[in-house]
Amino acid sequence: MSETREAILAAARTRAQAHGYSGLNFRDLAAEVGIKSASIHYHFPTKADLGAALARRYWEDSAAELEALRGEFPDPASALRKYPEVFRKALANDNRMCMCGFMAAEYDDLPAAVKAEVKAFADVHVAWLAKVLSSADGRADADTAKERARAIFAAIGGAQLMARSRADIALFDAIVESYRRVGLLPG
Amino acid sequence: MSETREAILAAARTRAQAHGYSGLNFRDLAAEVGIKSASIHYHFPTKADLGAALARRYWEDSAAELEALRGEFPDPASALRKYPEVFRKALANDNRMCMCGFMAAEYDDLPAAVKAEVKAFADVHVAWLAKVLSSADGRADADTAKERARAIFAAIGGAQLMARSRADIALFDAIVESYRRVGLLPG
DNA sequence: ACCTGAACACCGTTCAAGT
DNA sequence: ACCTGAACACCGTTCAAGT
Repeated sequence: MSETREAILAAARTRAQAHGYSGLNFRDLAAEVGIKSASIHYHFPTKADLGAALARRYWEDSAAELEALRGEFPDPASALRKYPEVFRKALANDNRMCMCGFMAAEYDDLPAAVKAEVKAFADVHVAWLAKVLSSADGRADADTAKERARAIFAAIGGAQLMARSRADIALFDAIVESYRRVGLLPG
Repeated sequence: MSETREAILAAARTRAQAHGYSGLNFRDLAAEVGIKSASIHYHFPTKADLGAALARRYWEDSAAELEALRGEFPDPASALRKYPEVFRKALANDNRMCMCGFMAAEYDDLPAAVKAEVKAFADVHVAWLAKVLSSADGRADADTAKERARAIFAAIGGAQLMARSRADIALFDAIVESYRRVGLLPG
């Protein structure tokens, strides 16, 4: 609710998408928000608290975005076709990446509360993909859809990671096209 | 050549596979090697020098490993079938990941010299995959093989990242199986 | 309720000094 | 040739103090 708290979360999000959890630092963050480093601790007692709130907000927003996508494209095949766009946006925004993808790499150094939210992000995406896949193919059972959903989620995340490492969004597009050609994603 | 230098590189490798480039710190590294933090600078003037040497050694070793795999499995389909094992090993080693995959996420904070070596790592893998894919399928032209190679590299990297975020090597195996089922990887 | 300055132990880095 | 202690500006964190 607090405006400052929201400003901190917003600034931290773009920073974490570029520098990860370990790359977040209170002094730069505070400077961007217009307060002092020590003041952040009033809103988030520790960096772990900030990280957990940040990751939770991230998957909540992502869940809402996916639901909106589903609403905009009721046809399952169309929704699936648009799915990679969600990851593409981060790259288009100054070669940023999915915050939770970054945090997946940082797993060893993540506080337990942050780990849990990162897991929730993946769960949200896999659940959404599985649901859409199921409605696209009535024959597929739930386990098959979930397995396929995890493969898609992992593959798109990998494409984003590779494209980021070359700051080449066209590479992301090319890899997604390859996924479509091979049948991992609907054409 | 220097024994200390080699010990630094070896210790830095396992650390970077778990904590990334930003997670490397001279004091812990020095303690593991048995010298003082300041002494590392004799062998690597800056952290950027260490990072570049580390990433270069990493792709050189990886290239040798892939060539050995090719030698052990002259049949292209068998070599491709064994490829995911290279990434699986890192997860089996205390849930570590590909150092260059981690560094791909850290792209924004990487010195230019390190970025170049991370790119070289991807190039080595894509070139190897493209070569093996071409010999597996004589009809495929070079561009098609390279495109497919990039898709495989990205997808396997993504599977590793997702499995790491849950410390679940069985998830990696399951995703790889999905890739096989869909035809991204040979069965 | 919200913010701050000052202090703490930690980082990479430098450098003069050791052997 | 190789290593070290001490110092520097930087981190997250704490806390007493402000409004």
